[in-house]
Amino acid sequence: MENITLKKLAEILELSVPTVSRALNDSYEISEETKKRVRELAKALNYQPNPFAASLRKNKSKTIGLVVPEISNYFFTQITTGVEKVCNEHGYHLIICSSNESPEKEASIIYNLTNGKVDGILLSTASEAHQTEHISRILQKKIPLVQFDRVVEDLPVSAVISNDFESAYDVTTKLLSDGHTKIAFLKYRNELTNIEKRLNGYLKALEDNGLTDKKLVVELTNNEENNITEIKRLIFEKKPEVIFCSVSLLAIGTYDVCKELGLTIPDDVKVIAYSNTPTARHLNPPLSTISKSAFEMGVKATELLFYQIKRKGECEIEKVLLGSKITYRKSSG
Amino acid sequence: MENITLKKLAEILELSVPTVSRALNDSYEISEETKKRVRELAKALNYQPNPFAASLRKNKSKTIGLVVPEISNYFFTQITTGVEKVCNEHGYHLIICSSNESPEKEASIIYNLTNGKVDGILLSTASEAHQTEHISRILQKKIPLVQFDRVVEDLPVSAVISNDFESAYDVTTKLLSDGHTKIAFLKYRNELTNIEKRLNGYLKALEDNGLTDKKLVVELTNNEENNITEIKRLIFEKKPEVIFCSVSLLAIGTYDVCKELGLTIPDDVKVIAYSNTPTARHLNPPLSTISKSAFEMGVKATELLFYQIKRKGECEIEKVLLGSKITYRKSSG
DNA sequence: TTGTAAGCGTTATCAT
DNA sequence: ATGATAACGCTTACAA
Repeated sequence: MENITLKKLAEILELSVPTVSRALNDSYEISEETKKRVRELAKALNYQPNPFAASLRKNKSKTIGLVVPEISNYFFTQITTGVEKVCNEHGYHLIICSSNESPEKEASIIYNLTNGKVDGILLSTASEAHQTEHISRILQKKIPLVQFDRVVEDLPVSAVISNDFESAYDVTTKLLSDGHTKIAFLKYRNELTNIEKRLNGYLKALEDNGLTDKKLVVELTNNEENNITEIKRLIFEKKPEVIFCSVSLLAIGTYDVCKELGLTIPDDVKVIAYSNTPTARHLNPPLSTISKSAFEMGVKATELLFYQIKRKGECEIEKVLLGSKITYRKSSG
Repeated sequence: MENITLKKLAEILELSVPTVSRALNDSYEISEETKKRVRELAKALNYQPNPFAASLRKNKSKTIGLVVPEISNYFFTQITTGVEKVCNEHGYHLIICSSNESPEKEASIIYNLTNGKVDGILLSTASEAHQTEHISRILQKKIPLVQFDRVVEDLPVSAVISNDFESAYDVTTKLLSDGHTKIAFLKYRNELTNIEKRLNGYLKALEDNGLTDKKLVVELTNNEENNITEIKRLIFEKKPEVIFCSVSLLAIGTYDVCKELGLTIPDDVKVIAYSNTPTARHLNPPLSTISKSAFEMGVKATELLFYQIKRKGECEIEKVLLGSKITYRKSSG
């Protein structure tokens, strides 16, 4: 049994192919009677339209492309869930691509997605500093694009980001008002603008409290061993009261170091971190976190994208700033 | 500037469309000279083939579909990473779909994927008991299929699963040989065959040690509150020496209960669990785990799938059994 | 309300 | 080595 096509249906029903097509697309020009016959046969024979033929003809794919830096990262999977939900609601399909934090892979994915396969792109960039050529390419091809979370700034592109500056400012201010003045900030990779903003929020809070000289910033990377060494050095040399981690990975490192050195959190040192991991509350002690609503971010970004798709790009650029949730748990005292 | 097509290239180069097509596909019939000219222009004009036209004509999409029950589950994201890697190596694209543990959604996804959009399907089923009609549909349409991790058994389909019976048997035997006889098994949802196998491994180990009467099985669900109640009841009424959790969620529940009751793990009760979460070693105390190599499972399943795709289905069915890694940490004493 | 013809951008077949 | 023609399955414009 070969594939059922419109032609087959048309032959059986003794109708023309366009009539069958229109009937299945519920066109107003077709009589109810015919529609009924067509639909029944289509159902009986399990007809499925060939998506390639339709896309080729209509020059639309009913698919959107989601590009994330990492697929096994809880934050991004939460985003994906939100994106998926909205796509489903619009009857769109989703192609998920991971750049694995590689700008080259990211560029090649984008190159690949700009061949017409998708009607729109959602992008969160790889962390390494990188070119924006591939992004220009999307714009040039007039493919709707929305950036989220990790964005290249100053581009004429809609974006959804979180209030990193504000949340870091708020946390730092709170810690200062609690009487802690020796707050160390663990910075992670400097290419990400949102981590830069967190750092700036921290610095601004110190400045606003006349404590700029208390600035204590440690630059860390994804080299775990090296991080451990640096965190130890920080603790020995500076004896910070609080360690403020710009990403959750560094909180784990800090916990490991404290355990090794026999330090108790929060008695000997307090810890607070940017983190979206659900296990934060199960750590020992439960970790205070600043988390973003990833699901909401996915939803919002996708909605912006569909807005563009529906308007065929004839709409203004929107930059959405989402709030963060600060959860104080035992680790920060 | 409109889209570059073969026709455009052909016009500029004063060649026919098929010649340009063949040149770009590196056909042996085309002179090096021509190939060079074509390739250069294509590159200069940034030509990208229209994938829909090619797929329509070739009746192949160079895409495979991955269906997972949950996208924000570390285990499945690890699998996805493995799948992605192999797909990339073969120059294939990947569409990731999540059934969100819903058999209906799963069926609709499969229905949707069987319209020719993908050249092969990788499937891990939703946990609820469900029909297999949609799976038959895949087979009927002769679309290559490989099941992984959560499989519908007794189907003529290649599959990659893990040795759940054996690992549960081994762990239980080890616990018994350590002198613990009161081992409680926390079962999670009974529709999943792999959890059934874990249970059976546990039971068989008891039986082989003549301890069938020591059987202590608690049925739990995804209702966290209820689970907490049941775990408390278990501890009060049966005072188990070890709690063996069939999934990691139940380990978290057990930890919560112990904390609430002021019980110390592993002194008051030991815990071991099936879990792939990377935070297991950061829990308090570090959790003993039985983990599967998810990445490897993804790779293996995808390789089986490509084997089928290349052979156009003319190949025998393979069932692959992967080993598990048992890591004893502090929680089990 | 239905049918005819043309076209979307490729690739396959058959000529030359 | 290259070209002419048809075909993949669908939708749209126009005709009837």
